[in-house]
Amino acid sequence: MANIKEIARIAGVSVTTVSRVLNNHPYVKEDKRRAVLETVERLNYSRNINALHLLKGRTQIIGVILPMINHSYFGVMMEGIAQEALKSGYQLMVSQTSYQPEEEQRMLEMMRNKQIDGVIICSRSLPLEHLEAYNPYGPIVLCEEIGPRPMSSVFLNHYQCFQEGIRYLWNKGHSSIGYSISRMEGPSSSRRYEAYCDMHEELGIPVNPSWIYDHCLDIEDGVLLVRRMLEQADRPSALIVTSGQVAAGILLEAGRQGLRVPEDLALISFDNMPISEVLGITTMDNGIYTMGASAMSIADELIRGTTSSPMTKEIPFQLIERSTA
Amino acid sequence: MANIKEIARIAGVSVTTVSRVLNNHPYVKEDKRRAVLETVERLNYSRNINALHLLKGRTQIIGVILPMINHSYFGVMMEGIAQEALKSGYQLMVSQTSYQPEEEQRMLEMMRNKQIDGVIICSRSLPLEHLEAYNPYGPIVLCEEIGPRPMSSVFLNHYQCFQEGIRYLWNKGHSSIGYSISRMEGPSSSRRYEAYCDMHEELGIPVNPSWIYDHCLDIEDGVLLVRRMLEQADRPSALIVTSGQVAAGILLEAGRQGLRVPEDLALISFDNMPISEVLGITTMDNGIYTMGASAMSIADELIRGTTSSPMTKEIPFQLIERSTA
DNA sequence: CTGTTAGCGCCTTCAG
DNA sequence: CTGAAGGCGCTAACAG
Repeated sequence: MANIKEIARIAGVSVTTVSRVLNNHPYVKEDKRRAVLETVERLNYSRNINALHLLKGRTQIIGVILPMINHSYFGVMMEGIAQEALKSGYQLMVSQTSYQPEEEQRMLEMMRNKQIDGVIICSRSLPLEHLEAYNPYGPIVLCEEIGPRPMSSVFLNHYQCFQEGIRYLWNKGHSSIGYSISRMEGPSSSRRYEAYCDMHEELGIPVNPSWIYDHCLDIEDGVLLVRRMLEQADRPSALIVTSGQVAAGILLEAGRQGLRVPEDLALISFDNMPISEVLGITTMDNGIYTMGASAMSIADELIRGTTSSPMTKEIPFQLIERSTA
Repeated sequence: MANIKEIARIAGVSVTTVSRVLNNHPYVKEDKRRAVLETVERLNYSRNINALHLLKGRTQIIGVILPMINHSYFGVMMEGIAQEALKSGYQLMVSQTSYQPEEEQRMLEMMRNKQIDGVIICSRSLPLEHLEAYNPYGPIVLCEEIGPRPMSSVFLNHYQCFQEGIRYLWNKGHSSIGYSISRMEGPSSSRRYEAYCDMHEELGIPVNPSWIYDHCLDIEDGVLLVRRMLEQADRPSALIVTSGQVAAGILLEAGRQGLRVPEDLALISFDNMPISEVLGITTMDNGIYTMGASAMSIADELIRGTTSSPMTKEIPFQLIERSTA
């Protein structure tokens, strides 16, 4: 309610002095400082942050674009982002896009409007060229490999990661290998598909497209995957799946249908959730928490101007052997 | 970059005219309008929203306080909030608090600072009295029953809901009934505990505190619950659990341990997630999506001043019979 | 050490 | 139909 002018009037000083006290500047006589503080207290004054935003041209808010928040993959990534944001003093503005381009655009526009200082894109559907147009307005950090583009990115080498998964299964004696993904169109999915094909060529085994299961995100999708699979005449003996949740769903339904894991069906999951550890699921830890944290810290550096050119960071992955493969 | 003054200068009109065009006011000659629009286009102008925020004293942003985002219960609630926010033109600022009071407070302070117009509290650890102090700064909508307090709330009758669950199990022949919760201290947990005790008294069966399983949120917790339970000499024959995820975890581990559901262990879950449907889990649909949506719409009404006094809304629940109880 | 003053970018009376 | 001017609340030179 009250503003700085009123505080000044009542405390019998100038607005500058009030501002100085509020911002802990030195050179304010102790009695004036106390008078100000007391008035602030008495009037229950609180400063209007919007005035600051306008004045500074910055808001200390980062926008986060992700398709869905209610999914462990992005949930964990968010956790990493949030953790780092807290450390470096940013607020987060999250937009759950469901992959709707208009929603992604809306957040980008917020950056143009100076409502947010930068954007982290966990997953997108807008084309890269389109994003680039927003480059002048603030840093854009993508969580994917984007090649030689003038934007920052934090990424996992999906190709290598997937290759290693397949090789591991092959070494365990599997030659009928399938996998699940969350959506066919995503950039990481195509990278995986390449790895899948290349590895099969290298190992001299045929690729079977009907062993690629789309739309797998959560437990229920794992359950449904098993049901789908059991209807197939020709079935894979091993699967690489999208997440610990999906793996759990598979395990659950496999149990009900009398499929033994890993004897009848081997499983590698692609993240390292608590559930994977509890259930002993062999996992490719793809460091998504780190990915989120790195994205945020890059955004911070870019905003603070420590670095001006786009930054790139590859996140390491690691296979954790447990008992499902 | 460019501001309204520059547009005015270049287009050869006054700032007022520019503002009028930008806000679709009538009474602007067509040629001036066009000149402005063209300049806006050419300079790639975009207005600074912070100036508006300052001027209007409102931001069209709602703060959402929730302990964790990466959990289906709050995920679904968020979905409801987000859906409604989109409809009424609000942005959302989410704070993942992990139940840390300082984080909750931080968001409340943002309201005081005029950074957000209102707050929706999905779950909290700050005491109600404390929240009330922020009443003058904007509407606070809680997602719980708060009794006669000057704040708005959307809630489920946990007592009745739980009672009905127990009665259902009792009618199915169970007299050893346990349940899981997410955290012992929460207000809804105490309501459930009351219902649990009262029902047991009514039915003349003894209460067994060791059948109350704390910290159950996700699949892995369901798995661990079964392991914990199997170590107990005296075991419940039926469980009411926190979520579809927990139920799935129980089902999974029960299968591995040779426990049949519902013969050896009956199950009711407390929400209605996709997983519950896919797995045929008997569920108490507690309408959390609706809860989120209602909370947002109440916040909107309060902000727009349609209503000034706090509002209260009870969300209905409904038992969905499937095959686990 | 302290106060005056000029904006940050925009909208909105109030006079033409 | 259009423009000048004031002000939203705050900070940061710039003078004392």
